[in-house]
Formats: sequence, structure tokens, C-alpha cells
Amino acid sequence: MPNPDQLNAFIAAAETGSFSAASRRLKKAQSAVSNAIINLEIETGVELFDRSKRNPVLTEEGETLLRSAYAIMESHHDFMSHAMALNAGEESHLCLAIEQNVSAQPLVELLVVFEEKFPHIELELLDPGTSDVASLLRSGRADLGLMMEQEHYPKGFMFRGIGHSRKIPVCSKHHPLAKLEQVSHSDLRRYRQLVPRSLDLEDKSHEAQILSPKVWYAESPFVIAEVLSAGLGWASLHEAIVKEQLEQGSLVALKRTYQQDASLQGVDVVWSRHKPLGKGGQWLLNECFKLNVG
Amino acid sequence: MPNPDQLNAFIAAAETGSFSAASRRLKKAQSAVSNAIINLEIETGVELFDRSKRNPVLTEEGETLLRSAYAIMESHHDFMSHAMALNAGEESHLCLAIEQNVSAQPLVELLVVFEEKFPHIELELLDPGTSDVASLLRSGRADLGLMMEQEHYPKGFMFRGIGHSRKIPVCSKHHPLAKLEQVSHSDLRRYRQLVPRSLDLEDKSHEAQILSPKVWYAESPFVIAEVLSAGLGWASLHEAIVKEQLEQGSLVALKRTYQQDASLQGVDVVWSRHKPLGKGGQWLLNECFKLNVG
DNA sequence: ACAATCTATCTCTAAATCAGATAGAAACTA
DNA sequence: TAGTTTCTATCTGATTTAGAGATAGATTGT
Repeated sequence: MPNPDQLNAFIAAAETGSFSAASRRLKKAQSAVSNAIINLEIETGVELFDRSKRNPVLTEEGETLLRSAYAIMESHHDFMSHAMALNAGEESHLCLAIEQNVSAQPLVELLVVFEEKFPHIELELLDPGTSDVASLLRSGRADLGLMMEQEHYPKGFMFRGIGHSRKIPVCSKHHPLAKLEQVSHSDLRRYRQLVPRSLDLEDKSHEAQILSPKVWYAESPFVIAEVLSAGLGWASLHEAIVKEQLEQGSLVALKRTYQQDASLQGVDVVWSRHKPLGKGGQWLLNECFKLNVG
Repeated sequence: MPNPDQLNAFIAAAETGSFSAASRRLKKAQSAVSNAIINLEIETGVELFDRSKRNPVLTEEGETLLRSAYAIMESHHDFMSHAMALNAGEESHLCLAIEQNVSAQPLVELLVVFEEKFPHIELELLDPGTSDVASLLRSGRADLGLMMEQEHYPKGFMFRGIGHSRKIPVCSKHHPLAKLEQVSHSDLRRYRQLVPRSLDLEDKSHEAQILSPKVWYAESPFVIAEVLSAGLGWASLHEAIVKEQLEQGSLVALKRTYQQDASLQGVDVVWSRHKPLGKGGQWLLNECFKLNVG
């Protein structure tokens, strides 16, 4: 198996067109380059250079093997830059949990830049249902979370608001509510309400949203949107979730007579204080601060 | 720069889960594997294995670096198999010249297999105009040619028929000739004839085809087909060239009253006797014999 | 013809590699 | 719990390898 020094000698000699020039570039003795290339030729059984003239010139076989040699050196450099990135404090794996209610779109644009800046980090994206971001962070499964703001975060977690998302009551355009100019709380109470609810039975955060005595639950807001589209009930969902359906017209937003401010919820980035973020996570966090995630 | 032995030790240890087992697989002393990995760790600055238990287990960083190590070894194997292919007599470059009149389609199917069998050979495809295949072979620019059979090949060339192609007189469906049930030589003589002619002014092989006193020439039969499609003149072209236009109906084949046999021409593979073909060329030649190129 | 520059090769030295032995730790067994 | 096996790290010494320096022979350019 050719070692990197032999390949570097081969490449330098091919590029400079001379073993002596190659030795100067590599800051080695000329005999070292000469030996390296002769050994490579013995090992491969291929005559890489034609020595009939004063300066060696690549044979046809040498020319094609040179391309394979470049490929090896490239993977070597990738390996080393990967190692150096780890040394510099990049994590090897970064897991983001983005609550389904939060629009991932601004983040996705960030990830294009992330890919370029941190090509060696394996990124994992989770999109857990309502409020399960917290448990993913607590268990250490996720490193960084994007979620709707909460009253209390578990001890040991840091958070920071990075934007807002509005919840709006929506229903199918065929639903009786869609016929009304404006809807009041008592209008809504008359129909079945669909409410996003966490897997975690301990989590009571959904209760505050319940208006109607006729309630169904679903974990995913996307599933709720589909049920609504079929004409069944109404729900208060985040804009990001129903953006497309509103544009297509399959769902409609209800105009409210009641106070709207309560429906404006903050979006937080959340991370653990004890499991420090690497370079990649820190960068992403910083970029999140610059965003307004809708 | 990590050398292949270090990387092999790393990979073997990761796969077997033990330095001792790795040393047995690599048929080296256990101390060699241990040293190789420790040196790799020093060189990269990354702790690859967690040694807190009896058996070493890959750290998270080690796991991702392992993937980069595989990539290096893969390019090494590619390099060596490339070298071994050259040793076994594969050429590094193979140039095929296929006359435009010959249907390349059966050959293209062969090339899929070729790519798998000879991944290291650089293939070059030329599609010269009429009868210029010969000069490409003579000059050494091409290694193997597919062309319409000739009376005489230059000395030093081998050839072998591998199929036949029929020449048929065609014109646009709007052309006066298209209205006739059958066409005779004297019908054809009344209209402009388009004739494929080589770049090479010495080449007189086109003269035998000329029927009409009103002649235009073109190098490429494809250009002729386009001129015909515009409604201008008629030409005797190979089936492979006008197959699509006949199916689409933009060109029509003329039914002849005269003898057809003369229009049936052989297709030859041609190669030089003095510039021996490599393994790839030989294989391709053999496969050509099994084909009937139309 | 001469000077400059190239490659291959020789020699010698320094460095790296590796096998074998050993000690200490961990896991398994009875 | 004590004994056995199997593991890793480390030391030592022998062998191999890599590389610098010097030199001879060849090629190119003046």
C-alpha cells in the first residue's frame, strides 16, 4: 500500500515535471523523491514516468494513476481536517429538536450555511409533537431545541426567545363556522374542538386552550389540519402549520370578536446548561438569535 | 499523515472490538496494533477509543473518524486495483470512432457492461462524418472504429463485418416525390439529391451514389436529414439515421421500382494491426462480433 | 566544448517498526 | 472468593526503512 509520502512525491514530481523541483517543494533530498517514486513504481508494477529524456514525463498510465493518487490525498486531507475540527471543539453529532408548531423554514436556510461551515458534523433533525422537545433535551437525546415558550423550564436548561408565532382558529371552508363574519367564544364552544396534546400524560399544558366541551386530541398539529380539512371541527393552530392550506383555500382562518393577544406565543431556543454545546451548536444558537422564527 | 497500516489497525480494531483480535486478523503482534492506534491518536489529537473497560470501545469522535478512515482505504483500494488493471494489460484510454451512419444504440448498451468490467479505462467516443473513421484510425487518434464497409482498407488494418445497414431513399412528406406510389431512377434524377461527403477531398467514395445532376453535399447525415425535413430534395440515408423521423412522419421512405440489393451495406469493426488493443479493446471487439449493428 | 542541471545509485546514519516478554487490570468461572 | 483467562500498555532489542549527502553519468543549452 502506497504511503502518503510516496504519493506526495508522485504528485509533486508530476506537477513540477522534475524530481529535483519536487524535492525542493517538499523540502527533502532529491534522492528521497527519486526513491519514493521508484518504490511506488515497484509496488504498483507500473512505470509512472518516461525517463528517456532529461526530465521525466508522465506515461499514459502514470497520468491516469495520478488522478487516483489525487483522490487518495483528498480523502487524507478530509480525514485530517475532520480530526482538526474535532480538536477545535466541533461536536461529531448535533441533534436539533424542532417542535412541529414552529416553522422550520428559516432554520433550513441556515442549515445550508451550516453544511458548508461544518461539513464534518452529523446533523440530526427531530420534529417531535407538542412539548416533547423538553423531554428530548432532558434525556440528552437532543442538543438544541426550538419550541413554544413555556412558563417553567426544568432546572439546568437555558432558553432564549427568538421570535413569535400566532395561533389562529381555523376550520374547513365547508364548516358552519366558516359562514360567520366573526366568531365569538360561544360560537366556538358549539362545535368540536381539536387540541394538540403531548404523548406525556403528565403534561397539562393543553388544558388552558380548551374552549369547547366537545374535544378530540391529536399529537401532531399536521394530523389535526388534515382532520379539519375533512370538514370536522375547528382548532387553534400556529400559522406555520396551516400556511399552505390557507393559501390553497382548503382551510380558512376565523375572524375573532375576542381578544387576540393571548394567542401570540413566543418561540424559544432551549439547551442544556450541563451538556455544553460544541462549535457547531454555538454557531447555530448564535444564528438563531439573529432570526425571527415565525 | 496517517499511513495505511495505522488506518488498517484502526479499522480492524473498531470492527473486532479488540486490539488483540485486530492483531490476529492482521497477522501482526498485539503491540503493533496498540502502537499504531496510539500513534494515530497522537497524530490526530483525537481519542479514538474509550479504554475504561477491558475492551476498547469507539468514542463518538472515533466513530465519525472511522467513516473517514474507510473513505481513505477505499481510495487506496481503488488506486491499487487501477494499477493491477494496468498490469493485467488494460489500456488507460480507449478511443472509439463510430461513423455517424452506424446506429450507436447497440453499442451504448454494451458500454454499460464495459463501465462495470473496466471502471478504470477512460473511454472516448468520436462520431466523425462519413469515412473519416479511417483517418482517425490511421493517425492513431482512435483505437477501434465502426464504419460502413469499404473496398480497400489501408495496409496494416484489420476489419470484420458485424452486421448490415440498409440505405433507403427518403424525403419530406411534403416533397413531390412523396406523392408517388413508387419511384424510379428517373423520378429521383428530376429532384435535388443530398449526398454525404467526407471532409477529405481525396475521398471519392460518394461519387458512386450520385444519381441526380442537382447535387448538394453535407458532411453529416444528420444535417442532411434536417434539410430534407424542411422539404428540400431527397437523399439515400441509412435507416439508423432517419429512424426517428420516419416514426414521427416528418420524413417518408420512398418505395423503389429498381433493384434494392445494392443499397444493403455492411458494417465493419476496424482496428490497427500494429497498435495492439488492450484488454478493454479486445473485450469490446469480441462483444461486437456477437452483435448485429444496424 | 563547457557549464548547468537532471536522475540513479551508493553509503551511512537516524528513525521508525515490529515481535516478544511482562505487568497490571478486567471479566469470567467454579 | 480465588483462580484462570484475556485484555491493553509498555519496555527492550533486533530489523527494517527513510532520508541526507556525495557522486557518476546523461541531457540540455550556450
